[in-house]
Amino acid sequence: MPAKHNNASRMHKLSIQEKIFISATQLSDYVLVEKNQLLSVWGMTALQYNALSVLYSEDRNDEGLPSREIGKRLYTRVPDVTRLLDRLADKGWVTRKRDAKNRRVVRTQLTQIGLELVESIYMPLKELEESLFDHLSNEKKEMLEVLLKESLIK
Amino acid sequence: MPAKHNNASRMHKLSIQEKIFISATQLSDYVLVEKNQLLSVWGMTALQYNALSVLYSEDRNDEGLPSREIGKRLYTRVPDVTRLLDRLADKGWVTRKRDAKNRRVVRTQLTQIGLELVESIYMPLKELEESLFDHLSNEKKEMLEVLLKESLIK
DNA sequence: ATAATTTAGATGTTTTCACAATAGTTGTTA
DNA sequence: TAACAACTATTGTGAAAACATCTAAATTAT
Repeated sequence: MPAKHNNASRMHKLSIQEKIFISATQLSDYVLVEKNQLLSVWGMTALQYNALSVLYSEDRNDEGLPSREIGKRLYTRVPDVTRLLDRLADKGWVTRKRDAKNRRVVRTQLTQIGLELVESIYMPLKELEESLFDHLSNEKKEMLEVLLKESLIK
Repeated sequence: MPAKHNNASRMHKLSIQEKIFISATQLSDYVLVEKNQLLSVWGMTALQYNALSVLYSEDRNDEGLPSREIGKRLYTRVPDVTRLLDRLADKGWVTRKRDAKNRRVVRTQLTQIGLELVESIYMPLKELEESLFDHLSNEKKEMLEVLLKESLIK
């Protein structure tokens, strides 16, 4: 009796690692889409807000941060920080100047408008994120955070 | 005595939700960059592989999948599935034809080459992912998976 | 049956990403 | 100190993403 054709063999069983990657990606993408939608009100993307908030919280002395420092602190790998900052400068949210001591370095700092923007966006964004996770208990959120952090340590 | 200037006030404390989002994004981006690097050997991106593997495992009867079905199953929101599939067709990995019953629908299916490609990439990719998570115990991986899944249920 | 609505894709356009090559500056070493 | 290497950022370019608009087909309502 000839075997009936089926392609059950074409179902690749997902490994636990693959499942983690998929879920993390879906979660990240889901939150990202929501964030982008909210931020579009200010004509801004989530990546741009990320860069602005790096300046906000890391540029303690308002002396500006080198592009490379900004790039290192963004959540994702961004291969072209220069033009990311170009766009922020075009919008009037940051200014740039050469570092006098090391003329290879360009330091970027928030303008007053950029700073006010970050401050006014902070709360709505926080509320959005809370709403996206409000079905998880605090305990589970803490646990999830710890495990994610651990998965990132290499 | 005048208060010494500092901008401690400019440190936005991260909420637990924000931390989860950041870590999930970093994890996803990290794995994605590695996957893209591996897949570039076959001239392919992670998103393209994602689409091919959707066809591989979901198109059970080789009758092709509608673009919209493919879009729904991708890990991330892709606003332009048409041109994603265009690129796969250009490479000879998929073919497309109109559905006879519902002529709005276009069904995409793997070519033989596309199918073989998915099969030959499966193992190296699995090994890559295992290596990226091998510092986590199985118990923790399982826990992480469960929590991520739960965070996605809305 | 016809008009309006919904659904599935395709297309046009602008913006952004990703990668490689380049320029300018500083550091190292022979 | 001259040559070379390393570092920081910019620029050029083609590919892809994002968003809006449009076409065609099917469904629903009048």
